Amino acid sequence: MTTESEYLLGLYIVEHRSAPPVSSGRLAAVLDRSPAATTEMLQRLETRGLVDYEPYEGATLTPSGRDRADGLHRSYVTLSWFFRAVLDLDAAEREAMRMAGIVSPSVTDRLAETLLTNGDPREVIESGPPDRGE
Amino acid sequence: MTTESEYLLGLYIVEHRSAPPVSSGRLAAVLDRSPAATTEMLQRLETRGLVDYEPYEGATLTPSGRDRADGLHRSYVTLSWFFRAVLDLDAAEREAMRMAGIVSPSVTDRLAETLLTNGDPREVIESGPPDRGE
DNA sequence: GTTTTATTTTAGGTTTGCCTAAATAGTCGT
DNA sequence: ACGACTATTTAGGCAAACCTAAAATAAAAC
Repeated sequence: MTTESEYLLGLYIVEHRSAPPVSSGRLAAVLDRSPAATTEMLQRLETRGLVDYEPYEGATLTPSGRDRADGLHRSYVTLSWFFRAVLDLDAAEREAMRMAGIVSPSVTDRLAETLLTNGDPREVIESGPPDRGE
Repeated sequence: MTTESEYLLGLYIVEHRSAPPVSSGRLAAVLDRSPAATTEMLQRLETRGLVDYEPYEGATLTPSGRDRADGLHRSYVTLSWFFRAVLDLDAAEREAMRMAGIVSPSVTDRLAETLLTNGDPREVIESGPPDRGE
C-alpha cells in the first residue's frame, strides 16, 4: 500500500500546482517512474475508487482519494518541516514524501503536536495548500 | 532492499539474544512471516554474501552482513529512543524497526546528533549491544 | 533402533509493481 | 484533411516477496 500512497500524494501535489486532471506523463515525471507504470497504477487506483481516470486525459482524485491524500500531505508537511527546521537537512523533501506513506499517523500526529508545542509553530500545518476549490 | 534490511536487523537482534545461528522459525516469528518465506530470504541473503546459511541449522551474519546490520541497529535505537523519549510513544518499537531500513542514514545521523546535543544524552548509542564476540 | 513429532525446506502459485517496445490516439501545422 | 510529432496506452515480461501444502529431515520418545 505504500506505493499507492506515493501516487496519491504526488497526485495531490500536482493537482495543486495546475488544475486536474493530472496526466500520466506529468505524474510519472514527479514520481520518477515510467509513464507506462503510471498509467497502470492510475487504472488500479480507479478500481479502488481513489481517482477518476479518463484515458488520454489523466486522473483526478475522488473525494475518498482526496481524503487519503490530504492525510498524507499533512504528514508530508510535518516531516518536511521537521527535517528542515529541526534536523537542519535540506533536500529531504523527497524523503519526506516517501516517508509520509510509510510512517504511521500516530507518529506524525505526535510529531506535529510536539513541534507546535515546543518549537516555532506557525506555518506548519498551513504551509501547503490544504484545499482549494473544484 | 527494504525487506532485506528487516531481515538483517532481525537477525542482528536475535543473534544478540541467543547465540547464532538463527533458525528460520525463530526469525520468522520475530518478523511475523512464514517460516517458508524466511528460509527463502535467508538463502537469498546468502547469495548476496550477507549471511552464512546452513540448511536445518540457521543463519549467521557475515562480517559484511554484520556491518549492514550494525548501521541498521544504530538507526533503530535512535528512532526508538526518539519515539519514546521525545514523542512519548510506546509500542513504536516495531515501527522503529521497519523505519530503520527505510530512512536514509543522513536523517538518523542528524537525529542522533540533535538528540545528543539538545536532549538527555546517555544511553542512546549504547543502549543496544553494539557487538559481542563470535 | 523404530516411530512419532516438530521443524525446515521445496514446490507451486499469486500479487504487486516496474520496465521496454510496439501500437494507438490526440494535436498541430500547413 | 493529412502527415508528422508527441503523449499515452497496451502487450509481454521480469523480479521480489509472500503464502499454503506437501515432502524431507532432524530430534525425541519409547
